[in-house]
Amino acid sequence: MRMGPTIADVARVAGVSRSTVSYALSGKRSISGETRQRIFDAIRDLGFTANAGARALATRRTMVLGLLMQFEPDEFAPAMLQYVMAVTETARRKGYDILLVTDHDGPAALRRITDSGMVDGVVLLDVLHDDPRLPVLREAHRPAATVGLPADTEGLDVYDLDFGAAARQIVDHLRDLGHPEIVLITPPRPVFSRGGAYSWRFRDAAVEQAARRGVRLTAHYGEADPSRIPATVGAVLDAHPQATALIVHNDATAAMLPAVLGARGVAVPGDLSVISLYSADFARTFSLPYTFVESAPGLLGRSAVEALVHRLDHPGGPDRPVTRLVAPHLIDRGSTR
Amino acid sequence: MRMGPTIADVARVAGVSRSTVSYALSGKRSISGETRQRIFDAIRDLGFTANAGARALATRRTMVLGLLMQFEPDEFAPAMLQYVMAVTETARRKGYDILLVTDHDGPAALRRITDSGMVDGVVLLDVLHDDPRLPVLREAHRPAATVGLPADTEGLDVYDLDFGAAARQIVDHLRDLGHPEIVLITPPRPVFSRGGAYSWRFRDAAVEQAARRGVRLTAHYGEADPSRIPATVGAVLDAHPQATALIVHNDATAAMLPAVLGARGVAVPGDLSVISLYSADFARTFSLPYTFVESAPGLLGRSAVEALVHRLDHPGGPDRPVTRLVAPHLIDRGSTR
DNA sequence: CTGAAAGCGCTTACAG
DNA sequence: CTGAAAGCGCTTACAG
Repeated sequence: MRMGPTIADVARVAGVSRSTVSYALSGKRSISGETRQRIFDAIRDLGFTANAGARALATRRTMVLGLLMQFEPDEFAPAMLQYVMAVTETARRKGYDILLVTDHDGPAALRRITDSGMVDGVVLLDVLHDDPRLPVLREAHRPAATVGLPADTEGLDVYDLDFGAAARQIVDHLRDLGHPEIVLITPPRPVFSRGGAYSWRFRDAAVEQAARRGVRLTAHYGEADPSRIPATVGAVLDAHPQATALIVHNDATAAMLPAVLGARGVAVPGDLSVISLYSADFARTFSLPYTFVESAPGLLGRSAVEALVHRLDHPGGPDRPVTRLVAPHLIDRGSTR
Repeated sequence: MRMGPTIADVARVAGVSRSTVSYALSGKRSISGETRQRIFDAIRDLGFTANAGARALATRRTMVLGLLMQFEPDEFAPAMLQYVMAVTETARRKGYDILLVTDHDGPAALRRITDSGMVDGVVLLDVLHDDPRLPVLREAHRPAATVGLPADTEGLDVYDLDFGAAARQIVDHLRDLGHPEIVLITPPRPVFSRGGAYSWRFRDAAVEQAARRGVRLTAHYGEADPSRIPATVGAVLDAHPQATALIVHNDATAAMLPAVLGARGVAVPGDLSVISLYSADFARTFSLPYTFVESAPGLLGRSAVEALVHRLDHPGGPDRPVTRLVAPHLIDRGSTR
């Protein structure tokens, strides 16, 4: 708790002024070789590190980004982690630290960390169609990037998977293989009702594309309660004995699917073609053998941070806020036929 | 990015001095009712929030805790999340924010956030027997709490499950049911070799207790690569045809066990008794039906933060650093017989 | 190439 | 009960 050396200590030891030390540190003006040497010797000898708070006060930059997320009981937490990893990793590479905010009251938390100047900008995860954090964000006048597509993208750098295109690609893939009837398991109903737009963007596009291509497709809500997943999947399959293909747009269901289908004695793709939507990392963690569209958490998290940092590093720059929907990429693992 | 109002603005509007506003905010001296009212009216009207950096500079307290963790490829990331949730949630409840640090170079990252005064204290997750972050921590002179038991606990508040007691309880449980031969799947070998002490604390205690109780017990390393888990579990069971009980001390293996055993046609507990070590949350997320010892990430994360905050709030207090090994608690789900 | 000084926005002894 | 002023540790125009 004892304070470390300050820039004044360095200045004294090096026999220069504080400003010279500061400039040596920032490189914002040239320092004679010999002076430079004395300064850095002193820094090393004293073990000096600039105080972040004092620097932030003087520069109005904290070099910290806020990462706002919530662990919703109906979201599959393990999948969230990949966004967190991508965001923190990219931020560090760009010289920023991450303030992790998981408060249940997202708007209040956002106001707190922006108004108090704790962060230079924020990344919002899991943005809802009509996200209550966005009005707060607009008042905060801080750069922000989101993962997830809100209704109003004004002033935000927005990154998300193109869920509509993903659904169409998946339906086309199954149609081209000749499947006449398909069952879709969507995210749990609460995800729809609270405004998780990815849920209906995928489902609605799948339904439309199926109609267009002359395929029968029925959508069913996935279970929020993991223990009910086996029964629900079973019920869905029982209800559609003619269905030869299953689309899973729900991480929790996907993670359990090998066990569930195994228990039912359903062979993939012999008895049933299966295709899903998740990340390669997710597939690896749970050894999921299914053909899937990459949900790209790494790319999305990284892009969001890079856009945010670019904006922070070029304040008042000419760049308009951007909304980028990442094109889906289907990885064929042979689970469809 | 436009700065918000400062304490000087509030003082002007309320017609008082800056110090009076500050004292009204902190409550550190009494303010007359009328003055108080004018101050809080001004605060509300202006939408004032104190600047965190300036406050930190003046008070030498940032109200931020560092959370140091790493996502090791051989750790099952979903299980880490529960510690993160417990830590952030508890910190917020105590008025602290969390700086999430996942740098691969843990010691350097720790030095950076402590020397620069970004955090008041740190929580270390997944502490190794001979953790390279600890020497840095000792030089940093900042309070710290860990989850995980290092060899040298000097100066640290340490929280961990009593893995030895857990192993003994599990072996006793199986022995009391009459199982003569038991197989144990441990964490992957790299966890042992890099010093994840929980791995051998559990294994060694299990081996000893089995010997003491006259049970045959063989330990096998779990797989770091999820895709190899089914084969490895299969090989282990094949190698011990007489074994009637399986202890799983590896999250990745536990998560896949229903699918793996299902595929082999092994009924639990009919053909095989299964008992594991994980959290109730983990069991819920993956619908694991096995009897288990609670690994208590919520309790451990919460306790670590509470100890740390207590120390920060009582600097120079009389409390000696504490090492607390949480007693295991077995939840019988009927998967042993 | 370098220094003295003001300023960032708070808190807190010191005085009254 | 309240205020003027010093100080926290930096950065950066301003001057030389």
